[in-house]
Amino acid sequence: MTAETTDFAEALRAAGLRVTQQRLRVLSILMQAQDHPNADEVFTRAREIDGSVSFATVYRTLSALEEAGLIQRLSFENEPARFEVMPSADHDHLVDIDTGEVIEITSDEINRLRAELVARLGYEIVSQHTLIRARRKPDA
Amino acid sequence: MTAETTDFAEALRAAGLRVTQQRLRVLSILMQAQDHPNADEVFTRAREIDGSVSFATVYRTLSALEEAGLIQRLSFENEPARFEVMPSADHDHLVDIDTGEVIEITSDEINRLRAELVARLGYEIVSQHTLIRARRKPDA
DNA sequence: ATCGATGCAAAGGTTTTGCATCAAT
DNA sequence: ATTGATGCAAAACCTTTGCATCGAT
Repeated sequence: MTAETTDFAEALRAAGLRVTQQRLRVLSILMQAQDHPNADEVFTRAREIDGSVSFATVYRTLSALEEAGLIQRLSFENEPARFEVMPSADHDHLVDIDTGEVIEITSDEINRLRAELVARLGYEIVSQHTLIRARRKPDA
Repeated sequence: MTAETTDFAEALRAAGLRVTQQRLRVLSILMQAQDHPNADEVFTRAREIDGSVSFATVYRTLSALEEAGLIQRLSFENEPARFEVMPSADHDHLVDIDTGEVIEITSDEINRLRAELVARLGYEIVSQHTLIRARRKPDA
C-alpha cells in the first residue's frame, strides 16, 4: 500500500467506513482527476483498473464518500452530477458553454458578502455553489 | 383573451413561437406561481385547467420557453429541475434544508464582483446561479 | 464469525423522442 | 395548405435498490 492509499484508508476509517478496494479506487481516481468526472466517467476509469467494479458500487461509493465529507457532488444544469474531492476552500465553477471546460473560481469577498446576506435573513449557510455559464470574450 | 394572455402571446410571437393554448397555460401557471414548480407540478396545474395537456408538451414547452428566454430553469441538487418566469434581475436561491422553502436573494454587489472576476478570466457571463443550502439560525 | 460492502439485474424517477394527428399560421 | 405543435406511448437516461454473495473487521 502506497503512502497515498494509506492516507485514503485513514480518511475512510475516520468516517466509519470499511476500507475496500473499490473505495480506494474511486477516491484515488477523483484525487488524480484534472477534470470533474461524473459517475459514468468514474466508473469507466475504475473499470480500466479493476474489471470487476460495478456501476452500483460506484454510485453507492460516491454517495458514501459525499456523506462522509470526503468528496463533493456538483449539480450542473441538465447533466449528470459531477464529483470532486472536497476542496479546502469554498469555490465556484465557470463552465465554458462552447467547450464544456470547467474552471474553478474563488472569491473570498463574495463568500463573505453571501454569508452576511444569509445571516441577515436569519440563516446559516450549510453549503453553497455558484454555477456560471460563460463564453470566451471575442476581443480578449 | 385577457390583457395578460395578450402579453404572453406577444412574447411568444416575438420569440418566433406559435401561440398555442398549452403555451399560454404553462406561462400563465408560472407567472401566477408563488413557488418554483417542477415539470410535474406544472403538468398537474395545467391538467386542472385543461384535461388534455400532455406530459410531453409540458416538457417541450418548458424547454422552448427557456430557449426563448421567457422562463428560467433552476437546477437544484438531486431533484428535478424547477422553473420560474425570467426574473428582471439576476437573483439566487436559498433553500431551507429543513423545510424545503426556497427564498430568492439578490445582491448587486455580488453580481458586480462576479462579473469582474469572470471578465478578468477573459469570459462573459451568459447566465449564473447560486444555490445556497442553509438552516435557520437557532438563536435568530 | 459478523455484518457491512459488493455485483448483478431489475426497477425507479425524470426527461426525451418517434410518429400520426391536430391546429396556428 | 403548410408546417410547427400536440398527444400518446415507448424509449432513453441517470440513479437507486433487492438480494445473494463476498470480504473487511
